[in-house]
Amino acid sequence: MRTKAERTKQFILETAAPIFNQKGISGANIDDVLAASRLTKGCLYGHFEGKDDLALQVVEYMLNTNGEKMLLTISQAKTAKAKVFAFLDFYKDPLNTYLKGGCPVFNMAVESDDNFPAVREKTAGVIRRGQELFVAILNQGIKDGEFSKKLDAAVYAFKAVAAVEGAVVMCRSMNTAKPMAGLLKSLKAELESYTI
Amino acid sequence: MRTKAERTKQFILETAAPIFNQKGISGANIDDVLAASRLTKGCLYGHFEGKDDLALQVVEYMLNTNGEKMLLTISQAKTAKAKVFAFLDFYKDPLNTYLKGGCPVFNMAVESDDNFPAVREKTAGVIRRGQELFVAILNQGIKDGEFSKKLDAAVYAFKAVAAVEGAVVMCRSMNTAKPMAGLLKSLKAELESYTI
DNA sequence: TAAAAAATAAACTATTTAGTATATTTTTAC
DNA sequence: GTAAAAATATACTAAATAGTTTATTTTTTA
Repeated sequence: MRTKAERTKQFILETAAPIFNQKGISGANIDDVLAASRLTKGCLYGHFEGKDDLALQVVEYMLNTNGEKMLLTISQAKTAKAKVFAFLDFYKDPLNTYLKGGCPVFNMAVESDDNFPAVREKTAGVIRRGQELFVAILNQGIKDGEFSKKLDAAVYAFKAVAAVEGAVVMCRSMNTAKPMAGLLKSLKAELESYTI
Repeated sequence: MRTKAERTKQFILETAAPIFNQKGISGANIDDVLAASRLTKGCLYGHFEGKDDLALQVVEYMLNTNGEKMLLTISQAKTAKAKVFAFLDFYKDPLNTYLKGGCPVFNMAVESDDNFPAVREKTAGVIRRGQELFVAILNQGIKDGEFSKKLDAAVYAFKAVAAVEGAVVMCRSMNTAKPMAGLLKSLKAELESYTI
């Protein structure tokens, strides 16, 4: 069993994640986290050096959790096509994301690009590795005879992620999940057109 | 000629826009704007009620300017296909946007969805009207015999905008414009496949 | 060119948020 | 059961940012 200190630190990260994901790094503040966790300053500052430290660790926690959830989802599918479809469906309900506030990768990408180099680096790494994995899955599908060699893995992977993530933002702003359904159908049909 | 007060207010908005677009509403502060404009507090507070008022007017200014630029770009193209291509090429260099910090529509959409209802409403309106215009252009293209009736205007319009905007975020985070080129090619080819 | 408008300068106040200190209480883990 | 660890309570300080005030100077515009 983990020590009490480890559990409390983890609890703070879990409590802070939706706050940072919704309000952003600049918009979130320590008192929000204290109120939500019902802990005291002394306790929080016993686990983190300050807001910057907390923010970076919250970002790491959010990105790691997102990656794990995504990997789990994809690993449960057997074929390359099924894996891609599983990914596409991950944010099919953009108004009710598993972590309140939308996709943390995109939220952090948008906020960090000009202001938080450390966060930007982490986010960029997640995006890059996600692309590499997506491409690998597609190429495995080609190798396995699921897809035609005409499928440009890099282009489709980038298009799919950009479109789904962009759609999450648009749907959340317009407060409707409707357009997402048509998009997912279209992206799936596009991939289907390469099936052999 | 506009009055001096009008010109100064406009100047403040122009100066504040890149600051708010880069740092976000929560991250931007009055002193940043004063330093960049080299104006004094007395002057700024003579034109705006406070930070909230300034922020909202800066957002309006950014979204209006973006819309005007977009409309101008599209209006210069004659055919529906050319108009769509012109839109797609608008953010072909995501690292060097006309307004520093990326696309203000998406930046504001991401920051506002959970925190700034007034900004969210404005942003959602821009997105919605953009979609309506895009769909109208595509349907005109179908009517004019440019595109097949099989083209689903609403689906393509949403896909194109979501993908391009999502790509802007991903490129900016990864600090490379490369993947955008392949995406634009692919989106253009997808539309071409419906040309008659 | 003179009155009005706009902007400055400088010194404020107010508010919010981050962060510290320490004695005390509670909880944990051996 | 007890010593160590963890968390609380309370009361701070510090820093950053928002906003105000007013007398003065500069600029505009009619």
